[in-house]
Amino acid sequence: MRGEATVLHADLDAFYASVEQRDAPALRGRPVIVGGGVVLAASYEAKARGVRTAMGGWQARELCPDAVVVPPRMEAYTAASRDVFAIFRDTTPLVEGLSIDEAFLEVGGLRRIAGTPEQIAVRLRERVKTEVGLAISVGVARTKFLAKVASAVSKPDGLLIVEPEREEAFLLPLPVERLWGVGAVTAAKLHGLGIHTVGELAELEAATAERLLGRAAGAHLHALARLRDPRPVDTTKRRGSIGSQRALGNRPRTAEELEVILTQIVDRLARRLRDRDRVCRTVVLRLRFGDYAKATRSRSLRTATDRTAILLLVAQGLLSAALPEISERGITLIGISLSHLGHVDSVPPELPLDWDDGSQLDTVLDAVRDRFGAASVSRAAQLGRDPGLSAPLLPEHE
DNA sequence: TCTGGGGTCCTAGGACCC
DNA sequence: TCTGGGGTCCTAGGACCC
Repeated sequence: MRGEATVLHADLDAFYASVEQRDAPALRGRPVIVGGGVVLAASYEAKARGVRTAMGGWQARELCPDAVVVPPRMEAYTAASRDVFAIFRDTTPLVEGLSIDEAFLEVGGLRRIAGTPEQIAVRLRERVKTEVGLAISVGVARTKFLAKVASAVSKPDGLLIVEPEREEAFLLPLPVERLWGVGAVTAAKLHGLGIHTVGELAELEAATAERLLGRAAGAHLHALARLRDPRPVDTTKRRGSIGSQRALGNRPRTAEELEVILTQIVDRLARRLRDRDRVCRTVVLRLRFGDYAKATRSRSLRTATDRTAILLLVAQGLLSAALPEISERGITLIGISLSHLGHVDSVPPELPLDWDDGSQLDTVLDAVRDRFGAASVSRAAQLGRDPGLSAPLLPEHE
């Protein structure tokens, strides 16, 4: 006995582009591209012409010269997402959000009050269509993985139920690229062994897959290919990191320019932290050099914090240490991730978040000096204390 | 393919501790 | 002075997802 198909994976179709077509009737039926330099989302009319997410805007226009290109409106997408998630949570309390436009819903146990999973899925799709005005595809299966594959196969505007006894017939003939976790690199490795379908991967020994793809990834993908996915719908998941980054083009940048950009990024992230009552313990500086090679530099604090000034000092210290390499190699992107997030209440009260007396600032400066040398500290300290720059950096008492 | 912006998870080496 | 195994944390990098 395998159990029943009670997991829904609900996934909005061409989300950003669909919101644009919903809000501007003139765009309906026409190829729409969201984004400028790069394609953030493409409507199905644009996809039919070969336009893909993450494609350069220049190439996309070549493929589809009559496309309407619109700048992204993140607020509109966030609002639409909120509306759709409200319907999810009205459908079942067991909702696990995966991203702005998709979620898992566990609907087992709702049979008496809400009907079969299929009936629930049909009603969910109707509600999203009539109440939010967007098409959403839904896959229904026994496991999260199969539900996700089912929704992808059903697109656009589809509903696909994989009954437990049909799982092999559904999954095994699919190309390995359909497995959640197989990208270009892994697919190439598998193709090298003559493995092109999920069924062929399932025929390998688990140990062979682990040797080829790494212990965790190999075991995981092999289990998925053999229809094993014990992960339950998890409603308690919380973000482990938040980040923000900016692409810079290819022209040279001065240290001062980079510091201003970094300050804006950190200020924005620290506000997001405080808005969510969260603190972070690790600051990661994200760089992409002139040749587009990527690198990260990180620093962990002893105590988690949500203070802009502290986070900025650490970020500036990381940047200072990286400046020689940046001036040598050039820079095309700079960003910050804040990770090891916790709840603000998890910070012990005897370790104050504020630095009214300056002592914590000095502690941070000491740590930055230890790590990055005196020059980085003077620059960071100056920036942290400069009244002209520090309006958002002063200790905040919300 | 002249390359966004937001994330997750895993690996691996070194430091440090018992 | 040399030698262990095991665990955790930190840092850096990489694959992958939407």
